[in-house]
Amino acid sequence: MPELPEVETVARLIRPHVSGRRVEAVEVAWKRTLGGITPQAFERGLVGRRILGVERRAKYLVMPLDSGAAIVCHLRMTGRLHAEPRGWDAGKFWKVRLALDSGRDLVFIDVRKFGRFELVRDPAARLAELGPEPLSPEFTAETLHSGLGARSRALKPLLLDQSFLAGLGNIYVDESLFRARLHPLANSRRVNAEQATLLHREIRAVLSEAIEREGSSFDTFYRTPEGNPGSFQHQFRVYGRGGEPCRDCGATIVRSVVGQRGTHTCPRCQPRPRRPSRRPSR
DNA sequence: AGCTACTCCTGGTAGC
DNA sequence: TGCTACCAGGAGTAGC
Repeated sequence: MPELPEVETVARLIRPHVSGRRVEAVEVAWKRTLGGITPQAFERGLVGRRILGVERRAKYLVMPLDSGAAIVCHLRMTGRLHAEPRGWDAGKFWKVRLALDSGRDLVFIDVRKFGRFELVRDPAARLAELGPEPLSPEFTAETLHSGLGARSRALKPLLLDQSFLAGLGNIYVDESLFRARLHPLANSRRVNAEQATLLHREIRAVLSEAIEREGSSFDTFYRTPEGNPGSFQHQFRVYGRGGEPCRDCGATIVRSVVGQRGTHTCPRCQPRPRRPSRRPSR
């Protein structure tokens, strides 16, 4: 599922085809992708407008328009964006298509229909609830430590909370926690400064390495806009490796469920901080 | 405040 | 082969 590195890859690859282009026509195949406005209003706000650029904020793609509004797109689970020559066969799952004045179409494809391709009048307001960008200078070991200490939550759900830190999803949280040797259920308030510094470093390292490898592809879904899979899945240390040996210590990677999410940990590298009280010891 | 459950979706897969 | 049941999960929301 696209997280920050995958969205960054999409932004980089479609930018040359989309930046500066004018929208000539709009087609909508699934209204709910628009997030509430009618296809008529969507079309009125887009046709004739110029797309000024392609940016990424957290897991959102933001395409500001010369009107002051912006396209705000979230790929969610299975969304894909392509900028292809007109007439390109987008298959049967395309949801929104913008004809650009370059002769290319910007096409949003989404099998599971969770994704959004919205026209937003005030993009800053729309994205105001998002927390810091993990790769920005504003995100420091100190701000992470103080943020963790200000809450009392299990680490994994907190790191998935986009208002706390914006851009991580299930895969990169599991990988970051493993590399920082922290358990997903550890209480955020108990993370000390040294652990926070390590977690901060590993979050940034995992994301940077994944961007270098154009994201992670392990099923039929995520592909770059050029149609290629990413390659960071080969670097996974725990995600999707339940039952396999830990590459660091050889212990068997455990798959569990935390906050309704599949969760992967090494029981030796990431020991639980306390015994689970609901499970009586034999 | 923080948790759990539920919703939205459907291709892929396991089991029979 | 063809059927059914279940799974994956980001984000929003409701309820406790």
